[in-house]
Amino acid sequence: MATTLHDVAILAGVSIKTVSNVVNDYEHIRPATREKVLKAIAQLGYQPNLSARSLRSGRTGVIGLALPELSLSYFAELADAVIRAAERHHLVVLVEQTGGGDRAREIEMLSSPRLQLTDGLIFSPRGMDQNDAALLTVPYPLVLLGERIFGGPSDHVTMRNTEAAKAATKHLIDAGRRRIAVLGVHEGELVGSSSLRLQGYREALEEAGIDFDQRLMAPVDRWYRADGAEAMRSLLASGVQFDAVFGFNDTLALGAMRVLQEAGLRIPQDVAVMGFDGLDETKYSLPTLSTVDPGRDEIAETAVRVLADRIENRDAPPEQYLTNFSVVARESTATG
Amino acid sequence: MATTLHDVAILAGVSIKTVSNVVNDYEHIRPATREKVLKAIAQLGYQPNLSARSLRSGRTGVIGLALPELSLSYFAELADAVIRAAERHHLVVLVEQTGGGDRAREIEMLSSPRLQLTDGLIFSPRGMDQNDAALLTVPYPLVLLGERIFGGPSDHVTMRNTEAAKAATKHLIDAGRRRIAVLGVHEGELVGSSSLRLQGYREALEEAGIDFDQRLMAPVDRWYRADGAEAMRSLLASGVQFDAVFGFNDTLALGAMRVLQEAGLRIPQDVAVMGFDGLDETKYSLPTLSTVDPGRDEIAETAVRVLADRIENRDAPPEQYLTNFSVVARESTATG
DNA sequence: TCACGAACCTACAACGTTGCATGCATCTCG
DNA sequence: CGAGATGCATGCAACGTTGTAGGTTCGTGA
Repeated sequence: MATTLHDVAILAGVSIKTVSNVVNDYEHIRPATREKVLKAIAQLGYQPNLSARSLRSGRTGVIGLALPELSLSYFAELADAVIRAAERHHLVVLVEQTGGGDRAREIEMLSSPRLQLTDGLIFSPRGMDQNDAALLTVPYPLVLLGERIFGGPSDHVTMRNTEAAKAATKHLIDAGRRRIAVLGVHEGELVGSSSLRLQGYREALEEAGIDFDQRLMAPVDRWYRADGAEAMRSLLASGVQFDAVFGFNDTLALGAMRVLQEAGLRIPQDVAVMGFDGLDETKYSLPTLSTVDPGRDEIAETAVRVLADRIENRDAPPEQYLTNFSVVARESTATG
Repeated sequence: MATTLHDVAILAGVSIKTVSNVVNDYEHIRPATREKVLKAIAQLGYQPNLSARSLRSGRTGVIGLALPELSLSYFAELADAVIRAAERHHLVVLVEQTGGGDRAREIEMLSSPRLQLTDGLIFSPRGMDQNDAALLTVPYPLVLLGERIFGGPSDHVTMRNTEAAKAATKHLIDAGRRRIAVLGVHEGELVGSSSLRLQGYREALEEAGIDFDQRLMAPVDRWYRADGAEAMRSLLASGVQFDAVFGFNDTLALGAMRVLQEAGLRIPQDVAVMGFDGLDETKYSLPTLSTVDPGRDEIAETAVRVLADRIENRDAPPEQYLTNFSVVARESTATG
């Protein structure tokens, strides 16, 4: 049914291989021949069969993107950026969802036969952790995203969590705040976004000569909006005084804002609020939310570029890439 | 490098075809043989080469999903649902973004060679319109989503726009509102979400014996949050009286809510607000936003099922599928 | 004029899989 | 007990492409 090189070859009166050469921009082809072939291609509406090409060449031109769930804005925006970046590298993206932190499913996904269609994978884990680093030894190019696993066997693209959290905290301190509550602390965690960001927070306090107060820490397992709301409620109930809140992600901060407003507190006059992630949504909340932009486009572009390089050259040693962040000041931390 | 049927066959001491039969669950295989083969497969970690399989069988097990942009929550949530549904049908999803309503890009996408990797496409246009219906005649299975094109040559899954908008309007009327402003009107549009929803609005008014007032219509081209905000500003500036706002999507409604609150109006006491789309986010706004849930999971499941059927049987005539909606009442339209 | 290399084109053999036809052994039933 | 059916396994060919090697033509310099 679909036309093949063979059909084009017959129509153009050349060999199959010559048509293939034209399609692949081989240089030594007489202009007359090329034109003849191109005309036949146009006439028949020929499109190369990518399955056959893959079988022959071992490349599919497809990369996988495995992330928890697209319904979380952070991952949706990440996927958007990755797909755009992939397009610039002439790659298409097959998106897999691993669910909200299901470790077993993530591990299963890493050896899924579905990946056969793929030249490599960009993987953003949410359930696996540092102890699972060895499981990232897979027989295909892999680029790891996020802060759950460091020092694994694959390339890794991540943001400067500690520095960024430090800058965010400093932004609050510069706005005159001294009692800064923190949402999203994972108690006992040694590696991961939470502990890295907490470290940044502490460094900023220390530099400013502010004492760390354990009572300002709001532990939460998950980082959804409901968790931010709940953490804020218990913080308010505890009676501890604070003049600012630093949410370890935007979603936590937005959930907290809602509770603060319901409680009649004014943002930023009574409590300044700072998020983390640079979600699009933070531009539209009331008040608009100050946040840290982790450089999502840069993360996506880097991840795709590194993966594409890795597909070309599997032997190079794995590297870690850090992206640039920026503090975005908005209404929720405005002064005066 | 990767193991093939051939390797497994040698290890198991059977023919290649027998291994293939085991892999494909062919029924007439002696248990002993099957076991021998399975053991060899496990030992070698054999995974079928999907490119070769596709080449031979003409199926890739991949479906395409083309939508404007994942960074819009509506599409992110749709993609999430489609990927989940596809998984149930043993299909994986290749996501393509066509950008925010770029007609030329959408048309180009429909004949992109990238689709060669795909058994069919689920397509949600945003730039193409009714006049482009003929362009949907493509040589592969296609399922159309949305309300921009009706009566095209392909299967079509869409929601009951008019009925849903009518129900939403009735919900506001039942809450005692009579001056219901509308955000998102596309002037002069004959087919599309906007005109269908407007029609539902008018039907509800008529049934309730309320006169239609052109001054309550806020025309906007795009349906982003900023447009909702802008529309609301001009509505307020116009001085026209209203006690409710119906946003033709949630994003418009959320943008409008922000402006209303900045203007010191209370929701729902002064103005009730109703959205449309059932975005996750509407659960978390302040106040929570009443909306119409278009049955996203049902849309996704139907689209995937119809596409899968269409892949099996290309000759059946195209059909239109309508999903069930529900009105979700929340704080923004609460009474009393 | 001839030798030689470059430019251009082609034939052939894979890549790994599955559909089809076929072969052999075993079973079923009149 | 023979004929046909059934269960199980196999070999071959083909899906459409590209890498390799080789063939032909042409231009150039000796």
